[in-house]
Amino acid sequence: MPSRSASGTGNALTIFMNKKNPAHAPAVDRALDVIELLAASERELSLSEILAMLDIPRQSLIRILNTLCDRGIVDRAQQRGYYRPGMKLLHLGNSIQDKIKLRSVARPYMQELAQETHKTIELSTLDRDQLVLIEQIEGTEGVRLYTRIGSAYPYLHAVAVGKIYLAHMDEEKRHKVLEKIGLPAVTEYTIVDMKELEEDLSRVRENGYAFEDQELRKGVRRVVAPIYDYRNDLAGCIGIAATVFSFELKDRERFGQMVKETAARISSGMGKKK
Amino acid sequence: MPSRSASGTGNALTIFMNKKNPAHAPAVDRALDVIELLAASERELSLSEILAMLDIPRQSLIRILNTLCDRGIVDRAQQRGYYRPGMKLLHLGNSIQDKIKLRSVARPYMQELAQETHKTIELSTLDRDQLVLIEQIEGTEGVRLYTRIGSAYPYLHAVAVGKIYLAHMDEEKRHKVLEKIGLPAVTEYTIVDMKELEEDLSRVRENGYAFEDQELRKGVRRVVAPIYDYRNDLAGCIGIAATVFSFELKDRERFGQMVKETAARISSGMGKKK
DNA sequence: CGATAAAATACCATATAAGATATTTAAGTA
DNA sequence: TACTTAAATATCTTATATGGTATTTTATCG
Repeated sequence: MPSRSASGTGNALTIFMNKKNPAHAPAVDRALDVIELLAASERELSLSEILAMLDIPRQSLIRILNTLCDRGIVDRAQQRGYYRPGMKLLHLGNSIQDKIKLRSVARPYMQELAQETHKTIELSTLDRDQLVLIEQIEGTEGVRLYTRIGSAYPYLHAVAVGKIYLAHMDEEKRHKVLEKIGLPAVTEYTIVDMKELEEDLSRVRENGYAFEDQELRKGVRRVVAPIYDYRNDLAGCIGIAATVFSFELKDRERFGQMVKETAARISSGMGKKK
Repeated sequence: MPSRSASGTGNALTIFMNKKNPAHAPAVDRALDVIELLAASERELSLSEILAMLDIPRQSLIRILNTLCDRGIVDRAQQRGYYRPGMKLLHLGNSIQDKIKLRSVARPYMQELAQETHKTIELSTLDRDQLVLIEQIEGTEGVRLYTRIGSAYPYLHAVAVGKIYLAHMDEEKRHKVLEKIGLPAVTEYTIVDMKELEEDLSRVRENGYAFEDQELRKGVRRVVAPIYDYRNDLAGCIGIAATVFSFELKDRERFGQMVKETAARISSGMGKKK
């Protein structure tokens, strides 16, 4: 995944909804800025660093940090004046009911698939027009192919998971979504032609799985299959990802069948009726 | 775990630090109240329900909800006027660096232990005087012994993990901590006598693992061993938990050795030098 | 150990966000 | 289609949280 969204937290539309929404609570917006900043940062940040990056008046920032620290959202680090994300976030993050259900149902199957293939196994879903990685089991290759759990990604056309979702939308919705983001070339392999994409989507529907060949990141391939819930709604996707060295083109169909098979079993686990 | 803390989010001290801290940002406190309320609730909540539970003026609440929704922290549900935790929380929850490191290092070993024992395997740590469950692999018994990942628990004396931490503290700190919370009887088996507890802690130091016999919940036993990081600091604990039916007293030593063994390997993975 | 720099606390005037009131929109029901 | 209920938006005044400025605390370094 390209570094520009690697920080992950970024909603693609954040750029547009610039500040100062009259129907907002400004202090809360600021607090969220602080939290996201700390979450995105690899290391702990000092008061003055935060101050420099966010243009919040010193006194207000201190008040916000006090609040967040007392609530466990943010932690004061060893060194006085340094801050980092707090454990409470872990707890809150684990309260997203339905996604968590998918995760717990899927995990054992993912584990199995990982042991069979020795590849990276990914569980993803769509949330507010963004693809989100819910769970991941890293393969033996040691390459981290995706960003961290929870990161969102807006370019549906460049990812196998996105193709699954696009293939499931009715035409109207699909066009609306694609118009909003366009078909930017993430790599030189990304599909940037609408007709070509539609053809690919037909193939997805035919095969029952989606294939992604270095379209998101050079050197990385993926196959992904849809998971359905008890009402036969698309609940998420499970996929196999690997570098071109261990995932050759001839493996495509074989891996495709494997994810399909696994996805079907997870769907059963989610209560899908046959 | 008794239901009073099952909602989990509750810092044991929340009761005391009642509202209106002058050094706080009130709007942020309110927003956090909303988030925690939604996170603790099983189902989606309507505006008026939140209103009733939190005594925030209607207009202010709407502003806060608007902010949280636009930021992805909260989601508007299908039904207009209903709210639930948003996916952004998942992402933020996965940004707690060091804990996440422990988790990713430990996971494969936990998996192994789970396959060997068919019991529930738990990874926990101490954070701000509270025990926190970081990761869990549910055993075949299907009984959920602990609350969800991220929940915090203050009664160190009633849990094997807590005993590990108590055993590692110097006397002064230990007394301070225990005084603060006391030795309340969580079940009829909970150790409520100081001398008895100290004896148990000595045993923990001797054995290298802690044992918990229905002290937190009737019918449940645990063995837990400490994990150390590269500076030989206590980084967390791994444990086996099961009901008395599948975890008999005669299994204690055998399971104890197993967690010790696994904990040692995780410690190596965390960079502990021998 | 004294000097320096940064964080945390304290105080207070004022800009501003909060909250009461009223209006519009939406959903559910008869 | 009209009726009912609740949510969302809009408007405006005042209380209040904000953000200056100054002070105290804490840590670091020569």
